[in-house]
Amino acid sequence: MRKVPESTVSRLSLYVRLLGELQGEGVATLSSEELAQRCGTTAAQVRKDLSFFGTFGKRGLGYSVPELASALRSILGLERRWRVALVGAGRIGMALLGYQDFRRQGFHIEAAFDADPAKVGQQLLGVTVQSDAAMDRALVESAIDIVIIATPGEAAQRVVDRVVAAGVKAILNFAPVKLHVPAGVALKNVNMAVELEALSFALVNTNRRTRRAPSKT
Amino acid sequence: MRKVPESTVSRLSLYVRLLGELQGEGVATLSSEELAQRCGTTAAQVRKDLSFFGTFGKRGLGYSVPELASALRSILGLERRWRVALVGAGRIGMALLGYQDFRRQGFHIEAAFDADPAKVGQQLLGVTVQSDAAMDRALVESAIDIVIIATPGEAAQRVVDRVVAAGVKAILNFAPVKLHVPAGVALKNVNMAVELEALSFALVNTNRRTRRAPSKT
DNA sequence: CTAGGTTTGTGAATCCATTCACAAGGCCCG
DNA sequence: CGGGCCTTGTGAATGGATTCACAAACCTAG
Repeated sequence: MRKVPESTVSRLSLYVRLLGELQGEGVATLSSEELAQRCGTTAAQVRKDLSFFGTFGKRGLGYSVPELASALRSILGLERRWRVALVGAGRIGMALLGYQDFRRQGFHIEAAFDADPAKVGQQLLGVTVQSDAAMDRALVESAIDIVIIATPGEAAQRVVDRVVAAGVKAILNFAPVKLHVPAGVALKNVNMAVELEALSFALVNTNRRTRRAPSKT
Repeated sequence: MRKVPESTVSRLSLYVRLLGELQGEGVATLSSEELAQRCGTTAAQVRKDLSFFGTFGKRGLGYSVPELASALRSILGLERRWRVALVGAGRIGMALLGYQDFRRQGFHIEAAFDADPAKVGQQLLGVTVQSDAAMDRALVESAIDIVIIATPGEAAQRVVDRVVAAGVKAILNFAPVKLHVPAGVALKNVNMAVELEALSFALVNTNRRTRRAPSKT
């Protein structure tokens, strides 16, 4: 298998989600063109993305919705149940803990940790926040696959080092810092501040171009 | 000014954040190499990024931390105060509303809306959740610059259309769907599900390569 | 069973971002 | 004041991802 671009993987997620909806609606078949339009890309891109993994369509006809959905779920590893742990039970952490959609996709948050003793013992949807000190052992014992970092920025790298030492191979980082992990550990970032600042940049730029009137007096 | 890649803008955000910290620590100067290492990129990349906007360093010496910080803040439009509204006051919405870091960066959430009457009237940090029906007028009257969409996926596109109609030019989307906006409106997505699924993909792939023992027994 | 109309799968071409490599510029020390 | 050392800024080269374009495959209808 050739090396798969990250952007392709992201798009596969979108495809899967759409296909799931269509499957619910009983749609039997769709073309790369339709799939592309509904996911905000091009037909050629869709076909190229899929071509990394095999051939799924019928020429002249398109793709079978249930078949493609199932194939993509398998490629992305979504048939499996993933054991997830959350580190940092602040506002974001607790919001994630309550976010039922993850569970529906097979990502089960099974443990949560926080360094603040006041947070320890809090409970949400069956998960009790444990002390930071308990983390290293618990990660191993619960065979955690994925750790979500939702700590303050200062604490994040230290947590990551411990998480990696515990053998975890995938980390999702919400802290607004760039983290370093050894090769073989997958790291993804969700950085809301970066996105907001990109919007800010876009606003000051398009204003310059479109010369909009100042918003008030 | 040449066209600036989006990836450059994202990195500028990281640079600004780091420079702010260094400025707090009283660091006077740093090289592209140092900046690069601390932000997980390369020196050449840093210099290329900056070169889109002008020349900020002194050869042989590096960059003045306060000067570069200030220049980048200006480029990103972070000196300005942005008026932000939140649509959808569920778990994620409320978490964002409570997230003080945004305000510190100049992004002030000044209004919140939700279609659920039970949510209307809830209050957090001085912002009261208003009814969905009040949104269209309030966006205009409060001169909102940026709208954060934190609704369920099904509702998101309809909300976006109304937001665009109200003249808002920048949208940050947390709903797990691909949204369509007309040209001239900036749209950024934060899609946690996509990132999690990318991790899932990485796990099933590296497992195949590294042939790790099954996690139990 | 053949012709016409579709749509896929994929090399080739294009476009865009990153990396390289080096001349130009600036500081420091003697 | 001049030589050595360091770091920037930037064209050129590289490397990846996207788009193009078309042959191959499949369906339907007659």
